[in-house]
Amino acid sequence: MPELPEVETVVRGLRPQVKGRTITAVRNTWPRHIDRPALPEFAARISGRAIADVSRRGKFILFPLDNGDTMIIHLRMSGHLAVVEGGASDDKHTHTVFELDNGREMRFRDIRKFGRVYLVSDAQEVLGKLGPEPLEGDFTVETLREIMQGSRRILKPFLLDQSKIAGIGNIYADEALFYAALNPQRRTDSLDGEDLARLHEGIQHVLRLGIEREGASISTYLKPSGEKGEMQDDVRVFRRTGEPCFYCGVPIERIVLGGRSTHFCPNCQT
DNA sequence: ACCGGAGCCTGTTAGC
DNA sequence: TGCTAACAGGCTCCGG
Repeated sequence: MPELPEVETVVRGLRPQVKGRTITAVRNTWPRHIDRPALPEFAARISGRAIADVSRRGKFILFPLDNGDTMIIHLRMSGHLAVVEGGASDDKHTHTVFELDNGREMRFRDIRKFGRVYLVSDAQEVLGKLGPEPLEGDFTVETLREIMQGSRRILKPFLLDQSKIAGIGNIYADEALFYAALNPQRRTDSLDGEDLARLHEGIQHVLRLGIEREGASISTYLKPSGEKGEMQDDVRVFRRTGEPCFYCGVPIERIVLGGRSTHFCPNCQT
C-alpha cells in the first residue's frame, strides 16, 4: 500500500496524537507482526516508554522513545495505523495495539500481515541500507548521476531499489517515469544529462504531489483518520491500462518488469 | 551485480 | 450466480 507520500501522510496524522504520550501496554494477536525482539521482550521493553516524536525514513515510520530505543513500523502492502478511543470493538485484522496513557490506543491493522514492528537500540540496524531521501535538499541531479554510476539496470526496478533511493514504490515509479517521458525498460546507463534532469524532476514532482494530495487511495490505503487521500485522482498511468494517455491519447500499456506491474505511454515515453 | 521465481498473507476482481 | 485464477502500493531469500 504505502509509499513515501502515504507514509509521510500517516506520520503527519499520528504525530499530534501520540507525541509525548506514554505506551502503557501492548496487545498482540499475531506474534510474527513483531519482527524483533520476540513479543514477550518487546512488550516488556516498550511498556512505560514515552514516544518522543514520530518521523519517517523511506517507507519506515520511526517512533524514538525516551530511553534511546526506537520503535520502527513498516506498513508493507496493507498496513494501517490509527489512534482511537480505548475499548473500541476488536477488528479481525487488527493484530497489534499500543495502549496510551490518555485512554486512547494506536492500532496497527494489517489485512495481509506483511507489515512489521521493530524495537531496536540503534535504528541503523533496520535503516542502514537505505539510499538517500529523494525530497531532501541534498538529493540533486548530481546525486542521481552518482547512484546510477556503474549501473546498467532496467530503470523501473532500479527506482524500486530502496538501497538506491528510499521511498519510491510501484505507483510513484510509474508516475515519475511518465513525467520524465522515459520508457521504464530503458537502461540506467542509457540516460543522457537531459534524461537525468527530467527523471530527477519527475521523481520530486510526483512525490510532492502525492504528499500534497495526502496519498493515493487506490486499493486499501487510508489516512490515520480513516479518510481517503486524493492522489488516486491525479495518477497519469498507474493502473490505467488501455485508457488514453492524458497527453497524447494513445492507450496506456501494462508490462511486467522486475516482477511488478508497470504502466506507461508507449508514445510519450521513449 | 543483477535477474527471475517463490514465499509471505488475505481480499478483490476478471474471466469463463 | 459460482468457481477459479490472477492480481495487489513490499520485501526477503535462493539459485543461476
